[in-house]
Amino acid sequence: MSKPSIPQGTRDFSPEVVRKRQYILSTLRQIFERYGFQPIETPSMENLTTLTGKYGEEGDRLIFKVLNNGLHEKKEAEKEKLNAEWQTLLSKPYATPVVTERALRYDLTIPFARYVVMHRNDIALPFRRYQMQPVWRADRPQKGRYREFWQCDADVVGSTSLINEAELLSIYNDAFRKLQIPVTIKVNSRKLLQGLSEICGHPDKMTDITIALDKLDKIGWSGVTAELGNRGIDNDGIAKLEKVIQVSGTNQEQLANLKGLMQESNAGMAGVKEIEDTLAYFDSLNGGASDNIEVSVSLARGLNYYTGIIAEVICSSPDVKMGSIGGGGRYDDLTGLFGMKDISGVGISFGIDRIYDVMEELGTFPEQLVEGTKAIIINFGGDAELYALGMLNKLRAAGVCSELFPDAAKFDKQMKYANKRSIPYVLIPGEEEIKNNKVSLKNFITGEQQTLSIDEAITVLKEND
RNA sequence: GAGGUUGUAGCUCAGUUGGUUAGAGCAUCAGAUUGUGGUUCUGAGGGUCGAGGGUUCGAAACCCUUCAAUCUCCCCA
Repeated sequence: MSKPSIPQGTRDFSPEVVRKRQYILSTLRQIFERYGFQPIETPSMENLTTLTGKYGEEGDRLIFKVLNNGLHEKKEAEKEKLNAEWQTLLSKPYATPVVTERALRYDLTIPFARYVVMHRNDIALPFRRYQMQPVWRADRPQKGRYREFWQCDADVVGSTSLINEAELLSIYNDAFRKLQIPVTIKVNSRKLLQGLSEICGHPDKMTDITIALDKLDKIGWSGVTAELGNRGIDNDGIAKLEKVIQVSGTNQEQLANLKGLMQESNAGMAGVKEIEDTLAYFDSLNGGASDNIEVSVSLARGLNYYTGIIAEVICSSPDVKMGSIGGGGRYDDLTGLFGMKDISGVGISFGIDRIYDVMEELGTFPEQLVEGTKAIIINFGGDAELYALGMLNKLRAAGVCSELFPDAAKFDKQMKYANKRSIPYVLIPGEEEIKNNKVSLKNFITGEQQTLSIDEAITVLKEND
């Protein structure tokens, strides 16, 4: 018998962990609801054609394909065809519907766009939705990266107003304050990046430039210079980029400088204005500026459907080394991919697995989360068992989380069980107690024990909530 | 796709230049203790040393192959 195992990059969640994860989810849910967002859920699987071509070439390779079933029923004559399809599949892992026509969802944004298009007659635009479900990526797992992980997204479609951007940034701000994670929210605009590629003389190389710039924090300016050279940017262009990247200071100062540098680019100027307006809305919405928010020209974001404001959240505590724990942006025509034109959307995503890791590291989970069962009743078997069940009924009706040890096991064993489960109270209905219609209540933390009526015991249990 | 590290009991790991019957702690079970847990003491069970091959009188250790886990780069959350 081989040892049991689970697939690479997946995890089991034990009770304590699930409680903490649910704390994160319920915190986010509360905030989403407070901002007027509505929940939706979509299937784990989408049609492969819904997903392919949406995440770039690299992204397509990382989509988990679902094998068509019924393959074993194929006739001998069809095997050759199947083999040929497999060859195609291996070299170009999509658009081969004979072998695979479904795939696990890669993120929540594309399924959402698909949802909007399919339900366009039912929903009232602008539509604000949130969604918290697992997604799958066929990536090589490493620290903080899994093949199955959860995303929490909030998006608004059907409105181009930058108020939406400001609201979403405000959600980030509220959420991480509530979760007690110190963060920096970096903000940039794809239009500014477009402007950047224009003023350095390579308007067609925006993607190359942004990929290189995105690494600034990691490899420094000299590294970025080399990368830009490799990607075909000449020295003249690099010098111009350097000027822009060197822009620093407060958000206001950066924006003022960028305005000067972007004079020659309409896109660049639009980008600056976009950021400026978003921050102004944010300040009004929050009764003042937040020093969490930081304009960052080098912020790029990998997904290629973003067209306007982009944002990324990183934990600002120096003790925590972790990539981004959230990100998002404006995508002007995502639903256009599915034939519904001119619907603009903007959204943010929370990486709750990483948020969990960060909170664990910072120790910011509330203490009381570890509590579960409040009281356990010792089982003496026979008539005592029936007495205990009646008591259990009363406890639960009174709202006390309680359980009865199901077997009349040795007293010692039952006590050890209660101890291991960290159950704070033990109820002991023995012969003497039953005779007097009472029960002994033992506080497992202090070791104190008293004999009470059942109602009195319930009162004590309720008092110490 | 490229590179590194590690595979020994349920878990965490020792195991000397290759040498008798592969060990410890934790966990589990039983007992000390038939209605009082955590601490303690005693005892027990638990192993294809990841797998396959090679070198050797002799391999957990050395060599080759393979599988798995894990980390870094790429990319991403």
